[in-house]
Amino acid sequence: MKLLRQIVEPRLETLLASKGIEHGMWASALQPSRESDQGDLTLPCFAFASILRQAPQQIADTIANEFPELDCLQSISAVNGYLNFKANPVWLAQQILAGAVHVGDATKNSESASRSVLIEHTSANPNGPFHVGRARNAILGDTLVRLHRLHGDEVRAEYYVDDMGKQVGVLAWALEHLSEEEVNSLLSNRSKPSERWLHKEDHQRVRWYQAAQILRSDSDETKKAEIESEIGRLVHASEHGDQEVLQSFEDAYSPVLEGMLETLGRLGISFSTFTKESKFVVEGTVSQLMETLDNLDIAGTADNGAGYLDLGARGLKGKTEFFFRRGDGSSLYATRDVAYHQWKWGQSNRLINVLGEDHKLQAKQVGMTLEELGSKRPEVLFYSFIKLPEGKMSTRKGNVVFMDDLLEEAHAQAAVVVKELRPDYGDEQIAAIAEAVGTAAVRFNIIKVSPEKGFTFRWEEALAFEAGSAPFIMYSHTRACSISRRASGLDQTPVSVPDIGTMPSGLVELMRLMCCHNDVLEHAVEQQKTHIFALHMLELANAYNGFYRDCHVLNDNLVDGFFYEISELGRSLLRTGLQGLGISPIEQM
RNA sequence: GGGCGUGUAGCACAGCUGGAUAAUGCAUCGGCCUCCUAAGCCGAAGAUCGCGGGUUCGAAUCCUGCCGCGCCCGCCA
Repeated sequence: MKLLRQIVEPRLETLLASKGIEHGMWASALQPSRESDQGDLTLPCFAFASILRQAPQQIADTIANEFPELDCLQSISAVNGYLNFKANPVWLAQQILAGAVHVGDATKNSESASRSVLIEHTSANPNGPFHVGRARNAILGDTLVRLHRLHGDEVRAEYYVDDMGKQVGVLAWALEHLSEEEVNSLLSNRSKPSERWLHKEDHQRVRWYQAAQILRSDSDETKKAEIESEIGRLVHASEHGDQEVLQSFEDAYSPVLEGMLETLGRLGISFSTFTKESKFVVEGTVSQLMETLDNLDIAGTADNGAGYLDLGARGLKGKTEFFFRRGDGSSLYATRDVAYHQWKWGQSNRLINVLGEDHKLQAKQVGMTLEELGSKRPEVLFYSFIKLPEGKMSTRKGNVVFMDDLLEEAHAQAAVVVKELRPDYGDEQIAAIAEAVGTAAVRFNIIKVSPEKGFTFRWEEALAFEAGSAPFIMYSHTRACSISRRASGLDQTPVSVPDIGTMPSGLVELMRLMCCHNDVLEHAVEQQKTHIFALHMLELANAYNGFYRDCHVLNDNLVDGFFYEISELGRSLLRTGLQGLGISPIEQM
């Protein structure tokens, strides 16, 4: 709790300095209490024992006794060698009424000024519909974007379009060479595409891609060689900036990308800018880069003329050669990525990438190369892949859960629940609530776990609507909205902070969490840990429910002024927090 | 084989810049709708923190050796 810390820390510094203990040795030890009934801030005194030659408990006792009395503190206690500072609920209430908890712009609560951030996420190959495996990137990335914005940062959300690789090459080749009949016959033993998505090009064109992949692996050798050489010619041409080929690629993938973006839009995910990979080839920055790399002292050349950097000389373990140029002189994906990052550093002074764990080595190589060139490394948020209970997902093999299907299913299941719980709602209202709840449940299911953890997608978990899920938070918000609606126009008692003895636990707990709200947001944004904020939102909702239980805002058509203020702040924090998680803060459900 | 990550109640998951009785949800068992929406609230039970060593006043957290799982180790993207 920063609010409290700002007051307590300087006093503590003076007091401890008089005993010969410097600020530096305990500043990081002063932290939020683990048990909330013990206090709000805790200082372990064990480390002082050897300096003062006293038992930790004795030291804690002494400090507790000598610490000045402050309005902000309800109590200072010394337990088992820990010094616990407990905030005075009356003071918390006064802080809240005075507007100390800023909603929607935590930077007002922090010394760090507003910064500009460029967050690149998703950047999926536009070769087929979005599936759940890819979704972790998009949901994680978009949540990061939203939380940074909530924090007050200026954020640019960027999608790097892979418009010249083999994947797009295969798609373009297939669209040109395969008829619908051929595709259907090649895919005849696979499950038919859903009728529902006939209008979406991503679902249509992926079949050409899959059919081509079958031909590439199952044809006879002559046919295989013929296909490979044709695709190779296209890819090669694209890598040399051939405008005609690049245009044919774009014609092939654009409708797919559009379909993918439509799906993402349903999840509330959108981008500020799209940057095409080919840009750096066409503009010549990649070839300039390769020349520069050639002149580095760790550069080497293979027998066939291929260029590489010996990153082992800079401490990279395992495979030490990082190839940036093929024998034929063309660039590689990673080379273009280096050029892309150099360009990105010209766009923003903080770069964050969201990448799958399979990109770890590549990201390291790119990062080291950037440093070799005098640039900085971007910050990277890695995540583990989402698996199905049956195994890994793959667009090529076709064993995927499409995001479109998941969202339909989420909507349908949510609709069943709404209908059951609110039989008086009309169809339109049910549909609107089901859409918000369904998409929220899907997002939250992914956001609430830490990204490096392996994740197995299970329907029953994604669509759980109980405590610990997005609808739990949404529900608390609707309670606050309901109170807000009912209170408007009614008479109100004067807003005054109640006596400390009359404050129920539900009220105190909520006020405490409110006063930590922006601390948590700042922490989440600085550490790129979206799940910390997601879990905090669950706690906030839980605390609001406790307040709702203990404190009645409305009593016989008279509004309690103070409770109303608390409820309204709760409503704002819940609303903006939900938006920060990409969840639609509906007012009724 | 090498590199990176991960292993916490039946299941899922938080805590990991060392600190108090390891937090939370699901499932299980019990209680609460004449009272602002019960998608809620209150309570009970459930954990050799993968296994073995080490460092420390103190280890789920740091070091080390095993074991399981995941990802990577292309002049692919």
